[in-house]
Amino acid sequence: MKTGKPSRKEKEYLRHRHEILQTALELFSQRGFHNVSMHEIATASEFAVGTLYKFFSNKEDLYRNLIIDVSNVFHSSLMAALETSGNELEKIKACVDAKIKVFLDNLDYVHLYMAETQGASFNVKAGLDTEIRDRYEKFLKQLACVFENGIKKRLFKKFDPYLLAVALDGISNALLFHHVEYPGAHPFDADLIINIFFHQVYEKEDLRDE
Amino acid sequence: MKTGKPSRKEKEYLRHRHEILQTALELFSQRGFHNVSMHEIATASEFAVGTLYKFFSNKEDLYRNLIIDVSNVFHSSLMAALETSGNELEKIKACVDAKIKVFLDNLDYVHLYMAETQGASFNVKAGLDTEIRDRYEKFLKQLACVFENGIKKRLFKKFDPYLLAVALDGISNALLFHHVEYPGAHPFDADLIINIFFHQVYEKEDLRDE
DNA sequence: TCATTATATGAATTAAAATTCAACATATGA
DNA sequence: TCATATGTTGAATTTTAATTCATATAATGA
Repeated sequence: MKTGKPSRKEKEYLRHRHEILQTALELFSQRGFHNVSMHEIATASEFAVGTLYKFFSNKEDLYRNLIIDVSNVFHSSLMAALETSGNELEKIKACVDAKIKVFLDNLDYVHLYMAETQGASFNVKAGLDTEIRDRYEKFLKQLACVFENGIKKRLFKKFDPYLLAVALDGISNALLFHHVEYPGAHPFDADLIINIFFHQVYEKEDLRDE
Repeated sequence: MKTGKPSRKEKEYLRHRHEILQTALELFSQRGFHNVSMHEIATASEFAVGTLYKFFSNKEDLYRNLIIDVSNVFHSSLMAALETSGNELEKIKACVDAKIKVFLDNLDYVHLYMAETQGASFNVKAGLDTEIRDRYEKFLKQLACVFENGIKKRLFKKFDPYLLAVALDGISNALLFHHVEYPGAHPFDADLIINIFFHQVYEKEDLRDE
C-alpha cells in the first residue's frame, strides 16, 4: 500500500486509467463483456488499443478491475449503513435506504453489479469473480448478525437470520431491479420494503396457522 | 401446427434435436453462452458440427430454442399453480410450492432461467430475449391479480399488488438461488417464504409506526 | 442389387476480436 | 539543444470460434 503525495505523472496515469475504466463501464453495462471489443473501448475512450494494454494486461483484467471498483462502491455503502447507531430495525432500515440510494446514484453500474452478484455470471473465468461473491456473502453475513441480535432481543421473530438476510436483500433487489427496468411504473421507497418485510402483508391476524 | 402421427423418421429427427438441445443446455448452464463453442456441443452430443447446422441455423438460434424450452417448463408450471382453486393465500402458496418444485426438479436449467429472466442478459442480441422477459412479466401480472383480489377481499393489506408480486418473487428467487449455490447450508421450504412474507417478521406489533 | 435420396461428417474457410510490437511523439532534465 | 526515458499509436499478427460445403455414409424402395 503505497502512500504519500502522488506526483503529477502518477495523477495523470491514474486519471487515464480511470477514464478507460469509466468508458468501459458504460459499454459493458450496456452490452455485456462479450459484446464489447477492446477496439470499441479504445475508440470510445480516445486511446489506441495498444495503450489499453499498458494499463491492463488483457480484457479480462480490465473487466475485473472494473468490477472490483463497482463492487467497492456498493459494498462500502452497504457495510457503512449497517454500522449506523440505533436498534436492529433502525440499522436494517438504514441499510435498505443506503441500498436504494447507491443503486439510484449508480444506475449505470447496477446492471453489472447485479450480473456479478446475483444470477449466473459467466463473464470471467471461474474463480475470478469469487472475490466479489465472497464480499457479497460477507455483507449478507453481517446483515444476518443484525437479524440475529434483533431476534435475541425479541425484536424479531425467530427465523434463520441468514435466510432473513437473503430474503430482505432479495426483495430489495427485485424491487430495485424492476425500477431500473421500468422506471416510474410502480413507485416505491424504503418504507415499502420495510413494511412488507417487517409488518405483515396478511390482514387477518387470527387466520395465522402457527 | 402439423398434427397426426409422426413417422419414425420424424420421431428420430426430433429425438436427435432433443439430444442436441439437452447437451447444449448442460454446457450453457454451466459455462454460459459465450464460453461454449459449437464444436464442444458437437463433441458432447456425439454429432458433427455440420450436423448441428442441419437442426439450427446458427448458435444463437440453438440457444434461443433452448431458452424457449426452459422458459416453457418454468412458466407453465407457475401459471398452472395460479389456477389452483382456493382463496388468494392458497393460490399464492401453491405458486411458491410450484416454484420450489420446478426449480429443484430442474437444477440444471435454473442458472439459465435466472440469467435470462433476472439480471442483465447479454447472451442474445437485443430483442430476441424479449419474449422470455415478456412472458415473465405476464406471470408477474397474473400474480399481481391474485394479490389485487386478495386486497379487495380484505385478505391482504393495501399495497401496490404488482410490487407485492415482485417482492414475493424476489424473496423466492433469492432463497432458491442461494439454495442452488450452497445446497443444504440453510434449509428452507415454502412455508418459510409464506411466513416471512405474509406474517410479520417484526415481533412487537405495538411498535408499528403507521 | 443398385440408383436415388436423405443425412451426417469434419477439414477447410471465413469472420471477428484479442494481443503484440516496431515506430512515433512527447516530456524531462543535463 | 539534445539524449534519454516515458507514453502512445495502430497496422500486422495471432487466436479463437462460427459457419460452410464437398464428400462419405446410410436408408429407401424399384
